[in-house]
Amino acid sequence: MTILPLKPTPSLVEQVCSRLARQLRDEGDSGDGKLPPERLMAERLGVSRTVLREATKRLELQGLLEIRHGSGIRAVNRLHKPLSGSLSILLPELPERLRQLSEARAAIEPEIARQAALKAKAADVKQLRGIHERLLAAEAHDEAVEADIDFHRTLARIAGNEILKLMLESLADLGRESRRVTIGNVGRQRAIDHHAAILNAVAAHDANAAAKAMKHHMDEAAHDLAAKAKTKR
Amino acid sequence: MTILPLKPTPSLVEQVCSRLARQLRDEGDSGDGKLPPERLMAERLGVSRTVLREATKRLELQGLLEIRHGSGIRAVNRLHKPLSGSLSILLPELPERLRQLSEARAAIEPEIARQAALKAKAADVKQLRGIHERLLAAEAHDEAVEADIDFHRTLARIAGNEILKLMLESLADLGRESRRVTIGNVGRQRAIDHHAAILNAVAAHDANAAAKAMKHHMDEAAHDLAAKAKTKR
DNA sequence: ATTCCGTAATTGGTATGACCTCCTACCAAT
DNA sequence: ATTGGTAGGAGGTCATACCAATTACGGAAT
Repeated sequence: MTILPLKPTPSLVEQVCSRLARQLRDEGDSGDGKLPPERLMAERLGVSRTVLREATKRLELQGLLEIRHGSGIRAVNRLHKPLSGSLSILLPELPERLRQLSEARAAIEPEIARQAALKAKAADVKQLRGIHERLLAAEAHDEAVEADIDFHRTLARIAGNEILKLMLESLADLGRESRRVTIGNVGRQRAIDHHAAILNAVAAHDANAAAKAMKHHMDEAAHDLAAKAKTKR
Repeated sequence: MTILPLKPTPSLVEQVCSRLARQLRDEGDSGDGKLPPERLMAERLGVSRTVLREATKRLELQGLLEIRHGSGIRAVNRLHKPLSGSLSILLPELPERLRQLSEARAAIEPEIARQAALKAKAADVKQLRGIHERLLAAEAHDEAVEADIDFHRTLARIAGNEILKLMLESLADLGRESRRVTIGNVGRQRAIDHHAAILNAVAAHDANAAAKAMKHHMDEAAHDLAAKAKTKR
């Protein structure tokens, strides 16, 4: 006879995790997203505070919760860069990591641009234009960087693929440093030109042109990065 | 006078996390990877067992550790799909998720193939051939699926980009279902042809051809998937 | 001597309760 | 109205005890 599989009892922490996660997803954005204090939640769930804490810690790592000392626990709608933690462990430090980073971005950004071109509504194009204006008008370095990040993030939203968007967010978190280089005094004008080309392609719903323009943007950024690394040496 | 910002102290859990992570990374695969029991580790680090536990739990989630009740804690080399947890929460269920999934794979797989073609050594090509043979010889459905997954995973290793590899692993975890479709009785011969084309391009170090072949592979898989979804309806 | 089984030791899992640190809001003094 | 202090709430850490799963060891049966 074949023996019964006999459910492998999930640990309490896992049970609490999945239950909270499900509840969070179902609840959605209704309410302020504030959760009861740990002690109360633990009591309601019928587990110790220890378990409840390990569960919330885990959900925080996955980007579902935001735990702030002194304040409390809040649900946060958008997932947070689940890759960045693993990556900072995986790759020792800067030189090689930046190279792989730009390679990864070069893979997904063109696809995002392509999908965005296919799906962009008039309002989306308008929003992109607004962000582009901000880049043109930016005086401080940081403003330009933020506008650049916003541009890419918005494209990801328009593309309507949560997975690609999540990946991009994860990479952007690690990539601010490299972008500081790209948008530097040297490359800023080029970045503006590239963005304009992408913008036009998206506005025209020309998917191939958008992907190509974005690819070009990525390649030049990678080139600048390599050059920078060389002069540094 | 301007007041100094005074660095924000990272929490104890974070400190323990990064310290353990660094030590694990430095140690590498030397030794059996077995760690001291929780109580001992906590004492050595000078923290409570609670903190030590929250830290190990976190590292386990990131795939650096394996915690087994009664046995102990062991280091495990390969990181685990940090995306899958977030995604299963993020996207309710199958139909739309599979579409986004194949879109994401279509973005990164060609880039992996491209890099693999550039960097493949003779031994790498040989290994790929071996895996391809397994796909040809596979009789059971599961064997074919596993060989397919292995093919892509090996390409990722050859490409030498940890970030892309990590992303692929994350997606593959969620994609077994869709691949069961792709490698089904219908698409199996095509999958073999595609793999052969990719293999040849990699062996010839023809990056563009490899990327193109992989793109084609992805597009057809997506097409099959869409067709399957339609008949299901 | 080998195999099998039960018991004990090891080790992670959970539960409490206490104390510390940080954040917020409220209130009083200026 | 602004400033500064103060009390309560809430997460962070700790120490201890007990529960549960796994492994290791030793004795009994073969």
